[in-house]
Amino acid sequence: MAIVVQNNLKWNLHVEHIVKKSSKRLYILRLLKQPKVDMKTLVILYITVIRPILKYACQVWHFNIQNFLSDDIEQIQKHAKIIGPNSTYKEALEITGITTLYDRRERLCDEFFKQNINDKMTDLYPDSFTSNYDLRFPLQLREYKGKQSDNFTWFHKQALTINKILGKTETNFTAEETPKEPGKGESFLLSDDSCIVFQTKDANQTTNHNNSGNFTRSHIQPRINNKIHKAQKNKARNHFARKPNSVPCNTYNKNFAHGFDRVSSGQRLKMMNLNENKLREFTHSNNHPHQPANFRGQRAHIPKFSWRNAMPQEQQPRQHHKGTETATTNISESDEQELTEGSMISTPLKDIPIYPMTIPSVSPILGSQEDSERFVDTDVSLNQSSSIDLCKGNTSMFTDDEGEITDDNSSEEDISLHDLTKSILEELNAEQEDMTRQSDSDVMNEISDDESVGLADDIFEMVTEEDAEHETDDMNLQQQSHSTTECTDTFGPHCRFTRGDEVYSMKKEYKMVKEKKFVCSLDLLLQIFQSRCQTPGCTAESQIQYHFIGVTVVINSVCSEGHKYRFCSSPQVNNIYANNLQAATSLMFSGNQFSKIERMAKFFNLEFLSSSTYYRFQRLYLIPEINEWWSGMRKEILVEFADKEIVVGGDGQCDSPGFNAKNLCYFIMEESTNHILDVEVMDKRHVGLVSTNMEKEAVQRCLDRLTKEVNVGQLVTDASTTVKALLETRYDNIVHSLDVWHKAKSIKKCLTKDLPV
DNA sequence: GGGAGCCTACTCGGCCTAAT
DNA sequence: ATTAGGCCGAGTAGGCTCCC
Repeated sequence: MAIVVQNNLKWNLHVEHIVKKSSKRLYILRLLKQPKVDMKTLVILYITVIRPILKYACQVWHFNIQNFLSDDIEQIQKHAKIIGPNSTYKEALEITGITTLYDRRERLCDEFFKQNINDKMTDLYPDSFTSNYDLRFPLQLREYKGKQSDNFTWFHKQALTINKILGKTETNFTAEETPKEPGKGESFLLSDDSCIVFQTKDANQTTNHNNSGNFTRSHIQPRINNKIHKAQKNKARNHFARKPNSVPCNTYNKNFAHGFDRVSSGQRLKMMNLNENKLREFTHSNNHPHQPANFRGQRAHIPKFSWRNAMPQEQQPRQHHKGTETATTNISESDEQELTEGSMISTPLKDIPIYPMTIPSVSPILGSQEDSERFVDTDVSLNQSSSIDLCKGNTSMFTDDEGEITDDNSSEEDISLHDLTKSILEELNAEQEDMTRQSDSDVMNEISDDESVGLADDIFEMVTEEDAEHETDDMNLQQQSHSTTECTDTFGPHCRFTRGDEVYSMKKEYKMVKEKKFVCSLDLLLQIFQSRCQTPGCTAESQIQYHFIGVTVVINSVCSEGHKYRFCSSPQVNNIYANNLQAATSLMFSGNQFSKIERMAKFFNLEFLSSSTYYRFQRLYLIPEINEWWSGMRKEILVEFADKEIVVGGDGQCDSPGFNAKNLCYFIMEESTNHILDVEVMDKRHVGLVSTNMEKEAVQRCLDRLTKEVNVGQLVTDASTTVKALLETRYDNIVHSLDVWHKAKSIKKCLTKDLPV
């Protein structure tokens, strides 16, 4: 008897071993069948001689073998044929009273577990936990459905938790209840220095992946975890900075110029005369609460040095692994106790991201104070103003706090967009007049002549003095009459009131985008800074250090005279390197996959964005921006058909190679102008994993939206029976027609195959 | 069934800077 | 000088589909 353990922790060899061994012993049974030994004896022999081999130490390997290995083992028992060659396996089991080997292993494992569950050694086992993620159906949004008062209580306590970690004794949170709007739910603002803004969800609002931007508990928990992590990090840092035996902070700053954090962990320990063991002893004494793994409920482990662990134990907040916490759970007394003790709940219920169509108060690319002030005048930030005020230091709508501030008042946003573009156009017109009068204006002087021509060409053609007047008049007319116009397609079919004009007015931003970029060898660049100091008049050699941040390189040089110089290969806006953002934007808009471009960069030895950063940019900036653009353009398009009865065509496309039908993009197109009026992106998980229902659901969503805004008289689709049924039952006032192309295609197919139509 | 490939979401620590 | 917090990359876990 032995167990064969492989270095990859698979059990193929062990199973192979026991199958081989038991097969040999099956030969004994075969010999005993010939002299007609009775069945009872054969069964006893099998149970005592052969079966023990097949189940030996199964508690170790049973749950880790694959099905085909399990089948191989079962095959031995099948081949035993104890009751005769003509009986089936099932009959043999019933007659002999033997269970399948699989069932027996299950039972043995179960018994083993029950025997050991109360064993003294239980303390040595890792803590059990239940994942709070719905891993199989992550797109099913699970809300926190507590009462409004419960929501408030929960949010408030979370805020208090952070307050406590921050060391604030006074509970200076203020809860403000915003005015109730019908159908909008209630919003609670809990604010203090940590700037937490929560919105509760309307109890009557149906669960939908793309409805309002209200937050559920699952949205907020990761942010709170992050907040707490930051608070703990700072707490630990400040503690060590004040530690009596440690080197004073002045020394750190003197030695390392930029402060405490720039010193590596090893250096810090060395300077503090601490070693890692002492530190662990300090941070994890016997009385210390059990150290959790991390917020995601992973297994506990011996922690390496980190600032979190370096916190003194009396200041460490208790952290708990909670069991399964369904979204419908109200706050229990235990929750309340934990929360008031300054702990956190590790319950980031996984759900789908919500990308509300919001209008940022400031361009996420260029969020300068100057632009911010100008936009406030245009009433863009109507609904976000209060929230933005609470986000101290962030002028951009989309911060790394994951765009928590949202608003579902789409109608007001659309109006805001319209007002915004109008005001920008007016400003643009005035500026254009100035430009034609003063060709050497200050702004354009910042850009070279060639660049300025190229800049204007991409938005709309550079105008002469005569054309400028003509163009200006045209624009004014267009604003009133909404007639079609001839302009470039750079920004879509309707470029009159789009962000293209806004971009044009933002020359700094546009300059960043249009600036030439090129590939440069690092060594050649470093030579420039290494050979001589960048300070005028100083010719001393410099010591340089550099590091990459995405596609950006930062070079710090210090010459022997002490002159410091910092070079950054990318402009910075709102603490974001513009080139990094533009690289992510270009990648996404080119329709490529990140991994492909990353691979190209790897082959080229080209510094590139990390996947985390790319997807963060995508989530925080790019997708909201696309939503904004589409929202604005769609509104402009629909205005043209406001008073008409229109005929629209609809069809869907499965968005994946091989037509796996996981995703469906459904388009609604106006028949006379070929303008896309609506788009719906469906995921199979939105319709209970039944992909055939996606088209029907998409049509329903599109029509629900469209019929509120325009008069849809006729819908042309392919011959989908589900869509046909939908139109008959739900939209009986809309004529449903079948697409001729689809019909012709099917007829042709039938004819070529010589089949009846 | 398992691996490859792509994507999403999160934690954590280093780097850096704005605010006080 | 101190404090607090954002940005970023590295790492981790997992979902989903296709292909072999």
